[in-house]
Amino acid sequence: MVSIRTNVDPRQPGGPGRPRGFSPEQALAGALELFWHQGYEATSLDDLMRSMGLSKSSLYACYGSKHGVLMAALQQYTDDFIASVTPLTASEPDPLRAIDQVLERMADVRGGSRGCFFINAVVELAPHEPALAEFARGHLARIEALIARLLRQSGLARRPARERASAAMALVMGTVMLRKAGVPRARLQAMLDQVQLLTRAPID
Amino acid sequence: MVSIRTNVDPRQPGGPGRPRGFSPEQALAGALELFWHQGYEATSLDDLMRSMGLSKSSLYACYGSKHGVLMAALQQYTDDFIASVTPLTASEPDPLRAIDQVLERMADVRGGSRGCFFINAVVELAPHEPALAEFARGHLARIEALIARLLRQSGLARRPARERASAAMALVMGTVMLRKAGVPRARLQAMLDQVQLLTRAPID
DNA sequence: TGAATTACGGACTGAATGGTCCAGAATGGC
DNA sequence: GCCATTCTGGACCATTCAGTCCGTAATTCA
Repeated sequence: MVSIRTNVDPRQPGGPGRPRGFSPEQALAGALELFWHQGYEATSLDDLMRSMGLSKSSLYACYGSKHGVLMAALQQYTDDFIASVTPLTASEPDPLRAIDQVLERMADVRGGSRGCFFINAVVELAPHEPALAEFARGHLARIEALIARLLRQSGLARRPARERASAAMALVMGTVMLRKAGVPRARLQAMLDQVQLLTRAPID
Repeated sequence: MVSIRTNVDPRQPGGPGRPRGFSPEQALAGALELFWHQGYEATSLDDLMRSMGLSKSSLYACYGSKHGVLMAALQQYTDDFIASVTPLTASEPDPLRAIDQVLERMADVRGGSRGCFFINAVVELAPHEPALAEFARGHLARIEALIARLLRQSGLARRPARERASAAMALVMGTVMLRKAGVPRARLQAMLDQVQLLTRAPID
């Protein structure tokens, strides 16, 4: 699992010196909001400072750069997603229904036309940033593995399970992108319903 | 069909005045290349002038703005795609195999990690630009209709045909995005192979 | 050839960019 | 209370941004 280094915790809480006047996580939430809406390039440092409630020097001391803020926000976003989706796999006894819930959560991404922050970041930046691309592949692999495991629990062999899991994920991500073009909710739902052809088809 | 207005042809070829020293289409091809690689915001006017081989005043006289260049490039890109994919539906007698070819062409998008210019533009700009979003929906609808028609030709009823066509398109677009994260070719192909579950499944 | 029209290069603009730096304030340990 | 340490606001920086404008060159038509 690829992690991202920042100076979010550069000192001991009991150490000397003036303590931080802000919560790094909370500031990151503000940055996430902005990056999510506007994208990376379209977001200026002034916007960022305002939405994070930080002065420029605090921002740089904590995150190193505008890019560092983005990576930290991305880390927080993906961690939150995994954390929110993992318990679903335990609470739902039917593995196929558990998959439905996981995919539904992926597809939803808290409504609106801003789509999914992870996807946005990959599309805008991954081709030029190997580190971000590698991080993204790690996140994708975790989701794939989670779905594939559920598919195997439902009785599917190892072989088609992984491929079908990936395909289901790709389908959902496709619909997330279509939402950004304003495709109506009902049409998106109709596409998402077709995922069952992937998860429930016999091996033929 | 939504179209995009520019001054690409502001005069008659036989009219008075000095004729253009460049081909608007060829210049647009240079712009497309750059936007495709870097995205809209990350591309500066200087980059653009260089890759289009145009001076700033010629660029503005012809396309109105940086944004005008993007829209014209997008129009050309989508037109090219439709033009390249339409004949496939006529030359291949088996409609299901025709769909395979259309989707393959969508998924390929001339290799590399830059993905699909249309998708890139939608993800980066559509949420903030209703005109672009509307144009995008029009393009998507054309592709959907094309695939759905082939599905009906293969004997599928109208009802599931459209939904399955949309879902297949979404799946392919999802894999295009995954390519930007550097997911290996073989994995992408394995996902794309699953499309057949959508196009060839019985109505159940 | 002269008039009308258009294309073009490049100087110019004001604003905004990401990032650095420093002086002073705040804090904890002793 | 004093010192070391750290935080923070804002001044400052060179660069770059998208876009405007004008003088000149090129071309066609009459």
